Amino acid sequence: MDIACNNKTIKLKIMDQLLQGHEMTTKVQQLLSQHGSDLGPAKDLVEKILGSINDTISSLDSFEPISPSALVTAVEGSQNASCDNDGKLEDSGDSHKKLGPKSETWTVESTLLEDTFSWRKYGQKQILNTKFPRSYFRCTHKYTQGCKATKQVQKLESEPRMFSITYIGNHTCNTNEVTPKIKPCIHHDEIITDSEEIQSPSLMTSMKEEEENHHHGSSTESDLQLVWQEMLVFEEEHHHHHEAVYGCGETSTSINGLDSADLWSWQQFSV
DNA sequence: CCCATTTGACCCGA
DNA sequence: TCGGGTCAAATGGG
Repeated sequence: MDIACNNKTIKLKIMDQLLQGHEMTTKVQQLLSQHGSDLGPAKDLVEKILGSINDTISSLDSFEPISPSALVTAVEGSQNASCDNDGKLEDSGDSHKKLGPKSETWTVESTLLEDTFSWRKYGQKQILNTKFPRSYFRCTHKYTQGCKATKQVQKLESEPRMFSITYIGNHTCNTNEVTPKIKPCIHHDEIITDSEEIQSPSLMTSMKEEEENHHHGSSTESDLQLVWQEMLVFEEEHHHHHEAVYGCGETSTSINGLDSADLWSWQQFSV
């Protein structure tokens, strides 16, 4: 409504676009790796592009005068970050020289649990000296398409409304053709009563319930604090420049559309 | 009935 | 041996 909200919206848009750029660049990187002829320089360039995007994400994150909704703490490679500075722009160039075929790893702290991929939970562990359990997700298409991407989600002790989401490996699946690239704005700062119809994605569901398990009757504030909003702006944005990019041919390998159905069930809101 | 989640067991590296 | 990560049978929901 006001400038603050507008800024937040703009930032989320930029962040979303950066993430899309990251995904697309990752796909290019994978394509290049498949045709390993004389594309060495191109691969190197792609890696630099990825590093640049990651740096930009970090910089954008540090530029947060208002309410933080998503911040990137560590980027790729060995999780070196989250130590000295939190994403200033000290080296905005080639700090990411050799990524190689190693699985990329980066961590995001966010109140948002969704991303553009469909995940399937395969485990949950109580980690030593931590309050909240860690959940393990793999790509839904791990076995159908051999996608190696996984992610780990853990609620932050310092800020229980936030989740530490660690992405490990890049997606090699073709879900992008099925799932539109829209990032919903899910905040835990807003309260929705139980009577409210929450079409929550599977991730949210699982994380939600584990929150409840850790309440132990301690009457803290109510959880289930999520709201889906202000994604109409994104919808329009993604309409024109995403159809061009992702609306192209898909390898019809058993993309049954069910996997993405839960993740994108909120889409009806934005149309 | 199919698919995702749950959850204890199992595996493996430090 | 311990702890983090993964497996897989049981369970539940659509």
